[in-house]
Formats: sequence, structure tokens, C-alpha cells
Amino acid sequence: MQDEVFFYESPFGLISYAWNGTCCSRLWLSEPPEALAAADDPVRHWLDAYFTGEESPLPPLAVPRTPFQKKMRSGLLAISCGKTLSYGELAAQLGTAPRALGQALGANPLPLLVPCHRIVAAHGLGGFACGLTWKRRLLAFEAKNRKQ
DNA sequence: GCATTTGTGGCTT
DNA sequence: AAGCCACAAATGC
Repeated sequence: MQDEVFFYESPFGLISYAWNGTCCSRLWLSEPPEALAAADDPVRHWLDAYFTGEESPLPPLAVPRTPFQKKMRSGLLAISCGKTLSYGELAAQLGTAPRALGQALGANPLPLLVPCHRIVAAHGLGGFACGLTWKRRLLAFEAKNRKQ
């Protein structure tokens, strides 16, 4: 089945994602290449839950292209909501170099779902492929939301 | 303190 | 195959 791009209006801006009927292969923050319509699928449900401050099981995601990305994904998913990790720490945990990790994170096709925004630099915020505004908002949101 | 350099490994094209 | 990086630790100033 072909990928279709849907959008989702989050409190922080427009999100769009590619859904092929069974799994999510890609997700964009901010301006998507082309957005069709809103839909009612597991991704949308997850986003709904996320933005109301709940953690729900992830929707089916496309399998990573490389084993490393898979490892990285599980490492990221292990970070609980509201927590952050530095590039160096996660890199060590994955047995790789920080710089390599940065590259891999930037290439992550599934931001937010795979919480790459919870990775910050040792001193400072670090970067974010889809714009630092998102990263700040998401982190602030999660931090506030955590201590409930 | 801040600026620059370098070790480093996996990603994209 | 060659460059590219969303870092970090070690220098130099």
C-alpha cells in the first residue's frame, strides 16, 4: 500500500506523517511536503494522548533501515517522559561516538514518536532537525507534564 | 571564561 | 567512496 500523508494539528504546530495503512514510516514537524487530510489512525491516537499528557503505546512504526537505528530507537524509547539525556551519555550507552549519534538522530525519520528531542547537548540545548522551537516546546511541555 | 582543534563513527548522496 | 554532522573533551588564548 502506498504511503499517504496526513496532518495533525498539535498545540505547538502542524504535524504531518506518512501512514501506509499498517505502519508509520515517517513524520514531519512543521511544513510537510504535502498534507492530505486528517485521519483516524493509531498515529493520530498516539498524538492525541501525547498532547493531553498521557503516554500510550506507540503505533506500529516502519522498521529501521539499519541495525544501528534500531538500537538507537530502543535506547531513546527507554528514556522516560520528562527526562533528558546528553548525546555523550546515549552515545556511550549505544557504544558509539557522540558525533555519530548526532548524525543518526538528525536522520531520524520519526521524530517525536522516537523521542529524539529528549537528547540535549552536555552544555546547552543541542540541535534539532525540525527547528529548535519544537524541541524547546516539547521539552518544556514534558517537563511540566511530568511532575503532575 | 571563550574559541579552536581533534577524536570519532555512522549517516546521506 | 567521500563528505557531513543536532557532540564532547582537550587545548590555547
